[in-house]
Amino acid sequence: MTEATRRERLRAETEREIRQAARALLVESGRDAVTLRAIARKLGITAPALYRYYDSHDALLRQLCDDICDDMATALHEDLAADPTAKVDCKVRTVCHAFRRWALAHPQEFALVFASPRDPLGADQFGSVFLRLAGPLIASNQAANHVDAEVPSVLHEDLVRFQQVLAGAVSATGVELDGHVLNLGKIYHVVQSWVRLYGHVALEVFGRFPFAVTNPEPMFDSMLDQMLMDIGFSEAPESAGAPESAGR
Amino acid sequence: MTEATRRERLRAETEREIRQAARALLVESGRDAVTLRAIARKLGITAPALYRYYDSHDALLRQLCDDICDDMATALHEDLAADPTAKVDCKVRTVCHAFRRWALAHPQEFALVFASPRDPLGADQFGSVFLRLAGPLIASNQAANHVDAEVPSVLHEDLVRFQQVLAGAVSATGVELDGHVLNLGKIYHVVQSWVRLYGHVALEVFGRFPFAVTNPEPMFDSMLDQMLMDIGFSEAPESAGAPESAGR
DNA sequence: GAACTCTTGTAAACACCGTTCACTGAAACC
DNA sequence: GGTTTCAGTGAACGGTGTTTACAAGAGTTC
Repeated sequence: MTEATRRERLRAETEREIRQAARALLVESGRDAVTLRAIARKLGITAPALYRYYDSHDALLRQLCDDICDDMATALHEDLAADPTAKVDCKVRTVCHAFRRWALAHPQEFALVFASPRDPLGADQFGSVFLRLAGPLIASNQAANHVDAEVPSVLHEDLVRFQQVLAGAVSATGVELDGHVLNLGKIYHVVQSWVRLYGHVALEVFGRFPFAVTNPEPMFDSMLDQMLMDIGFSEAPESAGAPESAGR
Repeated sequence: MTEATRRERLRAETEREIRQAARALLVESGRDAVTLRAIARKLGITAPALYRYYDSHDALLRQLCDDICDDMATALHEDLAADPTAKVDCKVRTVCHAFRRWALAHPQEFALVFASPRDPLGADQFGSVFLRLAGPLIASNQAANHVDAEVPSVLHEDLVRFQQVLAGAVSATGVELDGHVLNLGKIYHVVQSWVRLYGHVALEVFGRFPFAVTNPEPMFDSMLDQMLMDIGFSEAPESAGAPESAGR
């Protein structure tokens, strides 16, 4: 079984240490501190040795991005697995909260993976991670009644492609859905939800709300309530910042 | 009148050239290319000379951020001034489109100003620039009927502060509004709109939609329509990607 | 066991970076 | 005319990514 030779084991161990050191530097001191020489220093080796493991500084950062996304995926899955019997709308709420919590707890990672314009770093990793989880949940909501006609026809082609991705993610979980439930209108709302969710989380992580928000959580909850209503889940159940009686 | 001495004029001119060179480097080759030595090279001087103008590389980047925001503000104002007689909902639409267009045309600038976690760079410059323009427009919509009760009470305090900022921006334009129109419910929807607008634009600029979008414009238009409806503007007038009749 | 290759590391060097410091020379001031 | 002010220089320091030539151990082959 363990056909890894001694050399292979050592190499794997060193690579693990490299990733670990890079991650620690990122978390402690930000992106600019993730230096080949700093990593090498942590391992007690010299910088050029790292070229035996990665082609360039850039390649190492790319690997770091992948690791980060894997970690986030794990975190989201764990939060979701905590209550497997929950109703689907609760699950959506859970995974949205989990995304926000993870981002706030890992601002440097979030910034690294997300915010570099169009370069190969990150591509769309967060979107993929999150939507492969939340997308099927949202889309599987039998109650919602969005129809394809709401969607601008120009978008049909793109959405159909995304529909296939989501369908794959759904069937990977073992659940079976007929194509009727996973219609284009719903897919479209999944994307719209991602826009709002990402907008809020990015603004919060980067501290870029247009005014000082002393406690952004109720704002997030409120946005989430609205979002869930918009995508066809019934009236929001649990609500943190309870609004005082309706009326208009 | 021209009490600027010869030396002062030369200094001002050099500083202008520094900013110009920095901006050119950013646009051509990205944030990492904006180095003191590269700037100095463009001006035909040596790097230490730049310390006569800026305390550090960081201070220079901060100045660059300010310049960028000023430019964006100018661009938005110009787009809005093109049709001063337009109805308020058209103006909102115009300024939202202008924000997207500017961001897409200046991805490096957008990334620099926006995407650095919490550091003093940028603070919330884009939000300020945009919302000082669009906020009053949205908030001045007499037709909308949001009430404070919709807003989670925890947010009242923060929103009141933002309300004052917007009120200041409104009165700066000469228009008079009674407090009734600029109520908290509307302020809240202004913020929610900013979340969606920013979410879409950032995802598009950074190329981070969860699937390949061949033409994001109709998606933006569609989001904008929905957003304007949500904040109480009547049915969207102009609509790019006409949906084919209702039915399912 | 000797000879060989393959792999992992080193040391030195290159070009670049931000920053500091002692300095020059010209403009501005009295 | 003498003095001060100040933009700009050149050299230096410690940092960076990357390349190159080289050493030394691990694994393999005969």
